[in-house]
This record gives sequence, structure tokens and C-alpha cells, in this order.
Amino acid sequence: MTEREQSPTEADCRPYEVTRAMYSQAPGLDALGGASLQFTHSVLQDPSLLFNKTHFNGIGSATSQAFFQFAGDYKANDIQGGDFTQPKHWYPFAAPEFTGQVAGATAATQPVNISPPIAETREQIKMPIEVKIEKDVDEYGNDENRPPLPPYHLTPGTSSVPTGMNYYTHWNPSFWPGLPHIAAPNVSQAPPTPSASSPSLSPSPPGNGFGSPGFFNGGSGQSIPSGPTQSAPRSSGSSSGGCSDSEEEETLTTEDLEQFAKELKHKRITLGFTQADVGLALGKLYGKMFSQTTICRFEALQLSFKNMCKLKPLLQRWLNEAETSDNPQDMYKIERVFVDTRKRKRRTSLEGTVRSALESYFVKCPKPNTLEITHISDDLGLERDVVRVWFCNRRQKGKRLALPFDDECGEVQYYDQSPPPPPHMGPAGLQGQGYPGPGHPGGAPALYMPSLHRPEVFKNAMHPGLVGHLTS
DNA sequence: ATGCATGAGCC
DNA sequence: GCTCATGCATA
Repeated sequence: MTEREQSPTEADCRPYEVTRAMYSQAPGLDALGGASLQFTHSVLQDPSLLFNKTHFNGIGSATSQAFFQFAGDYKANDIQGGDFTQPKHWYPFAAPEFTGQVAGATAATQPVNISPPIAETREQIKMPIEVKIEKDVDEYGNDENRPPLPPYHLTPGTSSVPTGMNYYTHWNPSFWPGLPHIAAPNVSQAPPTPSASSPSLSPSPPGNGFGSPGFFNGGSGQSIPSGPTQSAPRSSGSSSGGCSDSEEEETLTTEDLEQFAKELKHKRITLGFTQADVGLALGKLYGKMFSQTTICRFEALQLSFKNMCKLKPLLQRWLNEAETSDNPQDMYKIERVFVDTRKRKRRTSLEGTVRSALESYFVKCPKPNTLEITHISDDLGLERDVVRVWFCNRRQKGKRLALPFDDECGEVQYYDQSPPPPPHMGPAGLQGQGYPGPGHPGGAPALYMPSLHRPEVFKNAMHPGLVGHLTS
């Protein structure tokens, strides 16, 4: 958690390696940089070259257009409720209908994935009475309440299970230095597993067949200097290691998590549950529900290691419950009835051009200070806060995209083959969540980035020009 | 699946 | 104001 990313000298712009590489190819960007980050309003040269989404993970589609020339438009269209269609950009939550992916809302009605538009269905159809509020959920007692119902076999609507899963090979554990205690707050309070299954203690045997080390097979995956690899931080098993919670003695390793994530996804689908269902079920089992997003990220290993550790026991228990339950449906009896009356800012939808522009700024300075943010917001005609949040999210995302593997030099070499970064830009490389480099003691929780983001994969996320550097 | 937003905790 | 965990909203 400790944020070491921030150098004492604040305001220092330290473009991530990748950005640097890109930057090196875009002379036009030079104008933007500089210690003082002068936001020249010069037109960037074909930003598309740099930020084409296909090459730069998640980066907004690019339009090869000048950035600032749109400023006015953005202002008018993007943010501000200018929002055309919607008069206000701050709106009150509608009511309890939460559709969408709100837990329980999805295809829950039927195990089959039919993603119907009717969100309330499950609640209304399946649980006419049992309506509780998130916080009222009986923490664990419910387990016993499960009535012995006749076998219920779900026919996974989504037949494709392990197929499209992006589970990669190994993911270097050395990524996380020692990982001291990863307390699992939510779990720690959990009483011993109720049902016959002791999830945390008897996790489904790993290696049940699906995918394993061979995503990049062909050895390519191994070609990566995984460095000291598999130096599982804490696989010692000395009952107290990392993410153990009161009831879970197991010391999680990266492999465990990867394996479990796969298993979870596979079984979840097999049982006919959606990610939202799982999130809801957790609410029932542990009193704390999670959104589809979180479950999704867990399965995709896009959470920090710490976070993964925290959630794993919960999910494990759920999985065991689901597997042993004769009537998995029962696990649906959760509801999310409370209505969050708070207002939430309407989601801003940034245009590709704006994103590209932001991306450019990011390349030059991932962590702009207040003044810089103001400049950017002015230039792009965005709200300051929108810009600030964008950068925050971008940094988070950056960490996700970063290469987990290894330590020593991984990151840097990864992208940077270009001239060294300006002096004022600290040691590049992302640190924190996804980049627990060598000197990362108890530092930020590394983002759980399994082998996924290995060269092969990463290449696809970057500009072609960069690939060469990587592979060569 | 992912972009943008929120809020707690921390510095 | 930042990170991190998390979620709503949407592509």
C-alpha cells in the first residue's frame, strides 16, 4: 500500500517505460514534455500511430487529428451534461431496479445465460420473500438453512468454458516480495465453514485439467527472463504466511491463485452461474457482496495480489457451496434491495480524440500536478476532475498492463530501448501494484498479473514498432 | 470486459 | 491529492 511511486520531488513526470518508447517515436510529443511540462498546443503528429487502441492496450481509439482543435467540442459534448441527451450530469439513482449487472440482475433467473433485460427477475421470481438488505444478510448462518432440494442440473448456457480463457502460464511470484500478512478482513471473521466442505482448507485440487502452462507454450512463454521465477514469496507453508485468514492456513502462491481463478471460472460456468451471481452469493454467505466487475477481475487476475488473497477464501467457500449444494439456485437468494440514494456523477464518455490527447499527456507525464491537470483540462475542455480521475485510472490501468514479471529489470527492458528518460523523470518503471520491483518491500500490493502479460501478449498491446524491441 | 467514478486510508 | 479497492454504466 505504501506508495513508493511518488518520488519526493512530486510533480516529477515519469512516463512509464512503454510510454517512453512510444514517445521516442513521436517527435511531436516532445513539445509537450519537459520538466515543466509545457503543454504546447502544437498538434501532435498522427496520434493514431501511438495510441491506436489495438496497439496500446485499452487506449482509446485514435484519430489522427490534432488534439486541441477539439477542445471546444469536448467541452460541449463530453462532460458537462452538455450532455445532450441528459440534462443533468448528476443524477439520483433510479430506484431499486438496478438492472444491469448488479448482482442478481443478470441471467440469474435461469442458470442459463440469457442475459435478459429484466433485472429484477430473479428476486421477483425466485425469492419473493427473502428480501434483505446487504447489511442485513445473515453472515454465515444461512448455510445451514439451505434446504435439501432435489438435484438441479444446470445446463450451462455458455458452453464455452475454458476455451476462451486467458489464463496464462506462470506468473512470477517473485513479483511480490515476501508479502507479509495479507489480512483477509472479511474472511477472518468467518466462522468455520458450515457445510461439509471446508473450502479454504480443502481447495479443489489444482491441476484439474484445464489449461496450464501452456498458453504461450512453444516455450515462448519461457523465453522470458522470468528471472528467479517461481520464487514463491511465501509458499513456505508455515501457517501464517501471507493471505491467511483466521481460518485459512494456506499460504497462497501465485500458482494457487491462478489455478483457483481458472477453476472458479470453469466451475462457475459449469454450474450455470454468472459472475454477478457469484458476487451476490458472496453477499449471502459472507455478508459482503461484490459486483460482477470484481468477480470478473478476479477471474481475470486483474486484482492486486493482496486483493486476490482476500477474496479467494470467500470465493472458495462459495465454490464449495455451489458444488456441494443440491440446489445451487438457492444461492441466488440474495438480493440487493437497498437503494443507494447517493448521487453519482454521470459517467463521462470521452471521445477517442480526447482520449488520445490524454494519452499523449500521460505519456509525457503520468502524474501531472494540479497545475498541469488544469492545463490539460483547459486544453481539452474537460472538467478538472475528469482529467484528474482519468489520470488516476490510467495509472491504475497502467499497472495492470505492466509486466509483472520480474523484478530486476523486467519492466524497464520491456519497453525502453529508447533514449534514457529525462533526468527529472525518475527511474521509470511502474511501481506499486503491478510493479513491485526489487526494492518494493511491503510496498504496494502487486496487481495480480499472471503470465498473461508476457511478451507475446504484450506485443499485441503495443505499437508494432515496439514489438521489435521486445522480441529482439 | 472495461472505462469512468467513488470513497477510505494515507501521506 | 494519491493509491487502492470496488462498482456503476456501457461498449
